[in-house]
Amino acid sequence: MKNYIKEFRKQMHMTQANIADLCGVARQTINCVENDKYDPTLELAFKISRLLKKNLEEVFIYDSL
Amino acid sequence: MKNYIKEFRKQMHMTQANIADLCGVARQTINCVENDKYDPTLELAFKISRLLKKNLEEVFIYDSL
DNA sequence: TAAAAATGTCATATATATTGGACATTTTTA
DNA sequence: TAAAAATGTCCAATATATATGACATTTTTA
Repeated sequence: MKNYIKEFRKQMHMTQANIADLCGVARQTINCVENDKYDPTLELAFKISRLLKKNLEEVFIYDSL
Repeated sequence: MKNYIKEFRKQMHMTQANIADLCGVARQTINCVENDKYDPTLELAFKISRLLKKNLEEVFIYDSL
């Protein structure tokens, strides 16, 4: 699983803390998701994607196999 | 959060147990996700969607607000 | 219409996502 | 070029997704 959170986040001039606040989670959570430390909840993945004004599958890339 | 797992699953003549086996999770897990008992992991949501040959956002509908 | 398969559900246990606090390092800003 | 902000990381605690086993009910099939 790959993601483009950092890239899209910077395009929007947002910080990890901004995203975290707006998603209602801790800053560490966004940091860990961004750096593939763990697999987020589907709802959190949707929240992040919406904040970045992207479709979920543009932000998170699932490589089957 | 709404999902169309049951509908797409029946279209493919698959059972909850089939999906579970192919996803590598327990049958109860698929049952709970299908019935909105809890929020699946992003990776599991992707696996289910791929098995149903659909995009994730066709299977899981996130209603913001 | 009885048997078999599929589903819903419950209880307990485990794995892991998420939290909160704290601090070091890196990046940005004044 | 120093101060401030942002990021990465660690630890311990908590919340919740997932597992396992078992059984009742519903749906499908022979």
